[in-house]
Amino acid sequence: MAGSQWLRVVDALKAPVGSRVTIKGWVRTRRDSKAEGGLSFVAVHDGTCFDAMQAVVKGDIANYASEVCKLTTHCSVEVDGVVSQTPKGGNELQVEASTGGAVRVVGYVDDPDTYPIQPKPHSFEFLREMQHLRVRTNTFGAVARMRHCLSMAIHRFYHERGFFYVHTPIITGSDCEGAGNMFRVSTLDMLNLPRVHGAPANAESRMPNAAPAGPIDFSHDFFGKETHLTVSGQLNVETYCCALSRVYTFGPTFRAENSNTARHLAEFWMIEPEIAFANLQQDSELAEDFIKFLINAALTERADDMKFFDERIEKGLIQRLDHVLKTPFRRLPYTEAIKILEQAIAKGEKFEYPVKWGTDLQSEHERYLTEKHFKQPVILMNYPKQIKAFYMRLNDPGTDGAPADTVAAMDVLVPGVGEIIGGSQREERLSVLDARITEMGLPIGEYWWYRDLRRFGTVPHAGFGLGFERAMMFITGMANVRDVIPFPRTPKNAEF
RNA sequence: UCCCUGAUAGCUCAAUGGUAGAGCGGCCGGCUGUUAACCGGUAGGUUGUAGGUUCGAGUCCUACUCGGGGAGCCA
Repeated sequence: MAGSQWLRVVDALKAPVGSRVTIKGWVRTRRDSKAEGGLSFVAVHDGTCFDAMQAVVKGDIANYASEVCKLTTHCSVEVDGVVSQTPKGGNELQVEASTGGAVRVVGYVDDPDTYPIQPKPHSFEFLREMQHLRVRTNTFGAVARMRHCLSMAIHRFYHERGFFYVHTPIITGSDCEGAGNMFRVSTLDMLNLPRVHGAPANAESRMPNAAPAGPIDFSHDFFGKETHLTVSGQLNVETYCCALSRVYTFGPTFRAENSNTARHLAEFWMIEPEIAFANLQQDSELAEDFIKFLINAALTERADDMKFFDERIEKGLIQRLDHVLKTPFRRLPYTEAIKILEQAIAKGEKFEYPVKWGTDLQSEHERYLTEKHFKQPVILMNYPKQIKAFYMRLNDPGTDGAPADTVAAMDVLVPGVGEIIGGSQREERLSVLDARITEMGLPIGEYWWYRDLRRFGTVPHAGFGLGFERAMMFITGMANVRDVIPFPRTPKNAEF
């Protein structure tokens, strides 16, 4: 209508009473009344905030009976009206002919009796099969806005602290990043693979039922060598750390593990900061500040969505996060954690797996520490070297009274989610690094550029990886990692 | 990958081995400044797939597919 301004719903809900506005979005619900010659309440939602805006449509507009009364959930509309206040105090939109009100239907919903998304609670399992439509629901709209909010907060946190954002490669020629099975990247014809001439037949490299053949000749592949999707940007980002001092990556990573749990994805996003001239203690302080910064951003910038998560997804969520904000994280040597668990067993606590110095803690042990014993986030530090990666810095013998060698590694454990961050101080001494690589039977030649960092102006440095989706779960209370990423990739699932 | 468990209307779920039902949603009508509205009517089904047992299978058995819970691996 003349003089009407198109506002997003988030703005229209705050517009001055009496202003003439247009909103554009999707119908959430429609309720009709025959009073006053026809009256319909149409809730319109455009995703810009949690709430929908109610349009009160009078029966005197031209297309009232022919179109407005046929609107069903998720029809798209443009609505012109005058902002007024509901009896309860919020804004709504009065749509009547006398003030030039109008409803224009942009798109109807075909076959509304089988349209799967209804204005009622759906199971997340069902919505997972409707990934292209589920974002239209309250929950997934809130999750999407929260993902954006936290993504921006991540960049802001590091930018404000002088970190540089580094784009590490998605395709990697290094098959020894050391964090799990990798997806192969190849342009070779899988039905006609090039073979190394004259090489003896090798059972492992032979296709089932294929004629005997030599190993695959990857020199014919796109990059002239074997390549994979990255499992971590860490080794690459360390190179930039050793020149720019403070850097971070934030990008997708890939694990070809057959993991079927509520906490694992084949494609997920990870934040990996790396700081030069820093030790494990400083690394853990960065991790704690980082998590608290994200919680604060969520609570202050998306109060509407957080209120919803608190009421409908996890009761007491906001209180839990407030507690995390106010409480210093508990730092604890691995060796100390083992003692606490042994004492717990002595007092009658039952675990499925044994507790023994030198073995990795099981989920149940981590849960006991963070949920029952300390009831707060816990940072475990200085793990036995035999259960950790080659690049972690070897501690001095006897650190924390440990019975054997430890490395400067840390895991941040949070109640509900478990391990959310894994990090370490990196081994900056070439001779010690080489000894570790050799000891673990890794191909030292592959690490030539990583070792160069220790040959040319080496510095102590440290970093960690935060699984973005795990942070999302921790902050929204959503229980399944598949529901905090738009299009989850898991074993046997890549439909969308 | 292992253990447990499940798959019935668009959705959430019932149905002793014996004629497949309800609520919500859709459609039609009534009522109502409503907001998970309410009342009446109505349409809607190859019971996940493939076999088997049985006079008879949604129900029992086998395999497979997919979902959920737990575990391992990890972020």
